[in-house]
Amino acid sequence: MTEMRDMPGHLARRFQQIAVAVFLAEVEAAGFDLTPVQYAALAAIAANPAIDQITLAGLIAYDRTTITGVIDRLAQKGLVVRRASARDRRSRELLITDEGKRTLEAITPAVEAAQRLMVRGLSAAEANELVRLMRKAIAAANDLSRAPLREGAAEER
Amino acid sequence: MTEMRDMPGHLARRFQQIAVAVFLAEVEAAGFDLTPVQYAALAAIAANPAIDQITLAGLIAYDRTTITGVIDRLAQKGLVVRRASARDRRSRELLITDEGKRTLEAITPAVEAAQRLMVRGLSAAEANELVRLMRKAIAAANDLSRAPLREGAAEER
DNA sequence: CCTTATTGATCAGTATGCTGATCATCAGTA
DNA sequence: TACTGATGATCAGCATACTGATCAATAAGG
Repeated sequence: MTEMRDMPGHLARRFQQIAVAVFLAEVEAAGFDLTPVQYAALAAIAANPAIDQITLAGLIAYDRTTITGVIDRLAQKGLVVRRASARDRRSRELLITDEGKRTLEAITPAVEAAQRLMVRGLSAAEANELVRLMRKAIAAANDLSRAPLREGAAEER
Repeated sequence: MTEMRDMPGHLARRFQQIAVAVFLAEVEAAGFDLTPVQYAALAAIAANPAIDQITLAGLIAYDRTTITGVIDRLAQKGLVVRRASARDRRSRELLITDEGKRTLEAITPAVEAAQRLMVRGLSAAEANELVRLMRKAIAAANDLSRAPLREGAAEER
């Protein structure tokens, strides 16, 4: 493993680099301007109306300081709105707008195409195995990053 | 694959996030202050003395505009030096310093430990398979990113 | 030889990600 | 109730990555 080409860390960076490039290309070809990070946040807000930012960050494993800017840009594009919480005045509730819903629906085919394209060198069985192995490795190392995944109780497997 | 947890792109981001965190933690514990990107560049310069920045970028798949800042920081730490090329006055030759060599040697155990730690949830066979699948997927999609890998002729396999 | 295209390096601008700090607010306890 | 600690959000600062532009220098062509 002395060779760079065999180091998991190097390959992780490279695969992520390609994944982002493929995502952006497919989404732009479909006529949208949304990053992978913005898409994940938008989808999570759609699935969890009135979620607060910290809980959202846990759901998609973002750092809490990163989420602020992501939501800023989604709000500026008119896809989500921030609303003050009645229960806790520190907290902001996040809601998807009608335009956000339309965008999310319209963009989904491009997102799925990107997922296939980034593993186009693999057979379907190999792609499934790659997903399984990444999930397993990630699960065992979840707490090693500052932004671990925090699944909702209903989402356990 | 509608679920985020099964999307290769999401897993790629998450795995990379963990890989970086593990790398930084191991390297810091060993008493050094070097990012994964800086380490890869330093190792590539050590293996290819007097390499220019564009060729270096191709060897480790960095964007040409990213390499400038990375070399800036390596130079500021005294690990590499930039030297004007005699052949082509546009080009800068990169050389590792003695301190760079010492750092590279001393840091290697921590880097290798990090590689093992980021796949600690996998058996050795599974880790090898993950590396194989990532390499295969990356090879097939290499040209889809702005910073493709450009291997030297002697490094083909 | 001179024009044109290409190339190596850098820069401005934008978007993640992180460290560590701050501020307001809330919760638990003496 | 007053104090203490924890929490939600944001900010400043730094390091990747990328888009697109610029500039100097080289290469290729007629």
